[in-house]
Amino acid sequence: MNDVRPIRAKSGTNHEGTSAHNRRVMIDALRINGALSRADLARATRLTKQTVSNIIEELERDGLVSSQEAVRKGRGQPSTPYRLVPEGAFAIGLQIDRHVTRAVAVDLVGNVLVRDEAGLPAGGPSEGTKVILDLVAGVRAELAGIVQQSEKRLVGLGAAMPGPFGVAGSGDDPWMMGAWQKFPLLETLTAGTGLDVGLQNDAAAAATAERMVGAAHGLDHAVCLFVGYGIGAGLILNGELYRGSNGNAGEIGMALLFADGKSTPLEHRASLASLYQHLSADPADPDLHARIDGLALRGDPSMEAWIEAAAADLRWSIHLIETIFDPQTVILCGSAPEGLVNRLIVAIGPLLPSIAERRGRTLPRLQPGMADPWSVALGAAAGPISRAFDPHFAAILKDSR
Amino acid sequence: MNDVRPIRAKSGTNHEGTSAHNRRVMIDALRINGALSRADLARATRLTKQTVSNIIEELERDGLVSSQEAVRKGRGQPSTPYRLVPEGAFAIGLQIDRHVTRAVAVDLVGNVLVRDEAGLPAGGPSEGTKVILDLVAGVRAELAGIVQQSEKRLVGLGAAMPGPFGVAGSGDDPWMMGAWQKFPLLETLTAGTGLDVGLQNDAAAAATAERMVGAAHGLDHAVCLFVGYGIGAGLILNGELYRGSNGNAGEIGMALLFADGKSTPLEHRASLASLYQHLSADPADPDLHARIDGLALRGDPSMEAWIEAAAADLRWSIHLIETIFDPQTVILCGSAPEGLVNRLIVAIGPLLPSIAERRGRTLPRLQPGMADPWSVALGAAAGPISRAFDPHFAAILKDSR
DNA sequence: GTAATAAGTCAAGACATTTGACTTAATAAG
DNA sequence: CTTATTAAGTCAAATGTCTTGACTTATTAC
Repeated sequence: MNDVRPIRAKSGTNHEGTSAHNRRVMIDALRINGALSRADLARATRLTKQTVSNIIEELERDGLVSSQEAVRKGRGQPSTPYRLVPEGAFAIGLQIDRHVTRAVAVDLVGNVLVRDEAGLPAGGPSEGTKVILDLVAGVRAELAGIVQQSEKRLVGLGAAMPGPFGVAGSGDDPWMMGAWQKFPLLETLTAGTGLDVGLQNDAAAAATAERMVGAAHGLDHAVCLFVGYGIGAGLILNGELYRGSNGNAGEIGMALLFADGKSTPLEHRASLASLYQHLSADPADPDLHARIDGLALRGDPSMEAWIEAAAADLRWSIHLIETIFDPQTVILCGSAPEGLVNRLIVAIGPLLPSIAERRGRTLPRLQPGMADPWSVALGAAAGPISRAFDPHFAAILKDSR
Repeated sequence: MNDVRPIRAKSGTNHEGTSAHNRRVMIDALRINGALSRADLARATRLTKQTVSNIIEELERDGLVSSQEAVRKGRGQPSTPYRLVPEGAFAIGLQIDRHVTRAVAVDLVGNVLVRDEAGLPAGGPSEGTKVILDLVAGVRAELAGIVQQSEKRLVGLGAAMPGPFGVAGSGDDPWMMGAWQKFPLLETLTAGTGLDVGLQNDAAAAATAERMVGAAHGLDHAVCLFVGYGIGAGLILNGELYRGSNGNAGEIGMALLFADGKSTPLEHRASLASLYQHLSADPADPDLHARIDGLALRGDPSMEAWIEAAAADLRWSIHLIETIFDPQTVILCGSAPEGLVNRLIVAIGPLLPSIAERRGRTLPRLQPGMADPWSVALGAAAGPISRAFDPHFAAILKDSR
């Protein structure tokens, strides 16, 4: 009688879902391949020339694509290539880290147009969100000064911060950002900006950045091993970022390693935090980044000891990632100084044997990714752009929006 | 001029894709929720009553669903629930293991209607495929004897065998099935049966089985830790089996563990193969299964030593799986005897701390799955059924067949 | 100079979902 | 016991998007 158990089902789809998908497929194809003609698009997407023409016309009206000069490539009418218009859409990306927050404005193809950062006060989120909202407002205003009508084309705000999210008893570990985890950040940002807001962890953001403009561009299966203050993995599976059931997939910093009879989280062994501790450095020191870069380049002995130890852990992590995910490639990226990342890559080699050793590999097993303090903010901004324009299952269904 | 670099793009979709998806969504909803009325389906899938009516009518014509007696549940016209018709479709599942091969015939809802097994000769695949094709033919014939028109409703043959597939230099390791890896199995089975043939590793098959009729039923994020002759993980991510870029995702048996200054694959420490070695037992002994079950139940000391060691490795594996995938639950299954699996589950507890410890969990972190020698064959059969009837992204696109 | 080839358009057609009014069948209320 | 209300399900027309096949345009090959 009182059977109110909810019915679980996937959502159906209709014409609008079809059309939305096909639009996304066009945009994706142009992003991956550069400029393409309508005929090229028709062949690649298996849609008819007519359908492609209709959609391209619509995308051009919307300011998302534009035609280039016709190209003669043999017999037949010359083709008119279309390319993505960078100014077709923008997103704001926000990185919230322990001591600093960074915001960027990014366009449809991943150009960073505006960047700004600010120190985060020790007062926690209630103080911090003021700084953050000011920073975002500043970036937004600056973008509006560069591009007219930018507000109309702003698809959202992507935020990235260290995870994991919503885990019991994680409030007090100083390695995490306890107070921030409990704070209603999404709601505050939504209310404070009026934008669609998304949140992901920093490794996921780094992976999103690599997929839009980096080493994972056009790949469907790639894992980004992100070495920052903590360590995490950003998972690109089946062409989409994988989030897990609670948005915490890839948070391998908390993985316990057993050695010498005790267990230690990976994060305490191979992360900038562990390096700072090893060097007795103050994480809040603004010159630290440059200093670390210098130490790495100079081959400082204390630094080298840490690098050897961290490289061993990373080598094993990469082995495990290859074994578990069977990716096309693994990308090592981080907010660490470039000099350090390069030293790490050298120290990590040679890789352990794994199923990644296949006949006919084309991609390297391990590639360097972005080692740029701004890459997380860029990836954060890439989130809303991907949600708005990339093809994915959920975008076809009726309940997405 | 000679620019023949292929254009990479996702495929577009059209009305047929829409309709195919909606049909699959209906079937999925009925599978997860049991019988539902058209009105229920309309609400759950967000399609209109009319659309649902059309699709249900079509599915009924195709013999995939049927109506039950009308139910009065208050004011308003009584509703007519529809349910899946088990006899609506069949698939053959095939497990190829080291010393034995098993085949089953399964219906749309996962009932095993026919099962048969045969020993595999030592002669390798050229000998083995004869046995296998005979076995499949026998099961098919028996199915045809039970259900009329079964051949018309046979959607495919799913094969499962230990992986990994296509890895360089894996041909000679006696822990793997070297000769089989090099053999054109798919082609041989396709030619020998005339059916659509799919291939996956045994852990993936076990996960597929758990999703159709077991602990992962209706879950979108679950990992099955499969302890068989080897060890592997079957990954259900976003409601689909994840295969990786080469179908080897989850092949954690080859993951190297470092202890006592040397590295060992997980498979050599926690798998039936390692147990057989520990007990100096002959894997080809047909009574071994029962004997192991007995030893486990009796608390045999030698067995207990192995259990303690294996449980420690499994405990850590589960911790790692939780940390990496953030699943709703982890399912321990295997082709091991049930007594052994139960002992292992007890020995594994308590679990290590991880991000899976959340406020408001409803599912247990670790659940027992099927511990049935036939579960891999069942899962192998579930593969084609899932491909044919479950909603998934690829099924919408034009190039999926 | 003509045929072949390829890009792209036009207009009609096909197909699946949606819309809104309607029918049917039950319970609740007075 | 009658009537109002509620909910399931149907009917027929409308809508939106892709497809089809013929046609136009522009270029190169012979």
